[in-house]
Amino acid sequence: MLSEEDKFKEYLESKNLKFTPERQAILSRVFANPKHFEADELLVDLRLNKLRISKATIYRTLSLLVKSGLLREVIFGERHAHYEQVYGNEHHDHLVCNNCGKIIEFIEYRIEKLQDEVCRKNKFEPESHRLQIQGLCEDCTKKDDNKIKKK
Amino acid sequence: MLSEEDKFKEYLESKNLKFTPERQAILSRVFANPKHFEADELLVDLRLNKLRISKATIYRTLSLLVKSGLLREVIFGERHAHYEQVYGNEHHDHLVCNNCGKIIEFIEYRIEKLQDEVCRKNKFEPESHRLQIQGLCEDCTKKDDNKIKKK
DNA sequence: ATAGCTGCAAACGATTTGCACCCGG
DNA sequence: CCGGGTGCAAATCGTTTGCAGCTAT
Repeated sequence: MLSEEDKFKEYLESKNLKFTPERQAILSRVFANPKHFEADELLVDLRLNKLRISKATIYRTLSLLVKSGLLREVIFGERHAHYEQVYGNEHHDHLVCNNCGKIIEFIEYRIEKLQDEVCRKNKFEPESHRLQIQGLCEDCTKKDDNKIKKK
Repeated sequence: MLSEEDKFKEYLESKNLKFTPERQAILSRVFANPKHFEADELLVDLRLNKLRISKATIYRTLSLLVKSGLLREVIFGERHAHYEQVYGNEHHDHLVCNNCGKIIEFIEYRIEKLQDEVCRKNKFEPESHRLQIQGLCEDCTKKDDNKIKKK
């Protein structure tokens, strides 16, 4: 399998776009540790690593990373996007704790299979899907009588 | 089963809130025809029915309708919310066409059951979930060679 | 009477864009 | 060399809020 960088270069070339130092820096920080993140967190992470890149460029590059298939947007229901790596990772879905915000990933092939079946029945050609279950994680179920704190 | 209006009144009373003409008007238009809509469309629909209600009030009321369990937010991945009725409707999920925007609803109990199983395995207490599959609907698959038009 | 409402306009917050200058291929 | 890239600041756009004057209960 190609490295993330090669995969990205491949995409950029195919679109006649350039592999700039800014894009290189963003790519490397995004793949430095595998975790969900949002645009602002990436900005902070870059700053911590002495990389001053403008917000505009961050947004423009994230969009390219999504188009190239290296990232995907996840966890909506807030008014800003979250991202996670896709390249080289198995597809998974999310349990999102409404109290502490914890995110548990899970893989369930039988659900995927049923989704395919639904698509077939509706003659629908799937490209991607997104399943998330909101609720309370184990820890938060225990302190259930606490008020739900809004982040 | 209570009417939507009674259900809403019940909720408002329980929270010491008032059933105003504006809230009544919004409620009735929202339940006038069962379809997905967004805040702006509701505003237009109200205007067409000679009901001048400010955007602020619309947003405030939609939020109450969601809290009262009469509506839910669906179809994210855009930067604005869509709503649909829940009260009296069976839970369902969505196929969203990336080309024409058409939305097909489906109900698949086996998926719901597997979700419960996933939650049990993770000791997670589910409150709600959201599943959507993006892709191309039957019609758009046929004219597949057309460029994807961005709305 | 008095919480709670409403409309208006200003504030917000994430994201996008216009622009003048810069640089990778 | 030149088409695409970058930072900056201003612009968008859906949504939220402060405020002053209303109104349901």
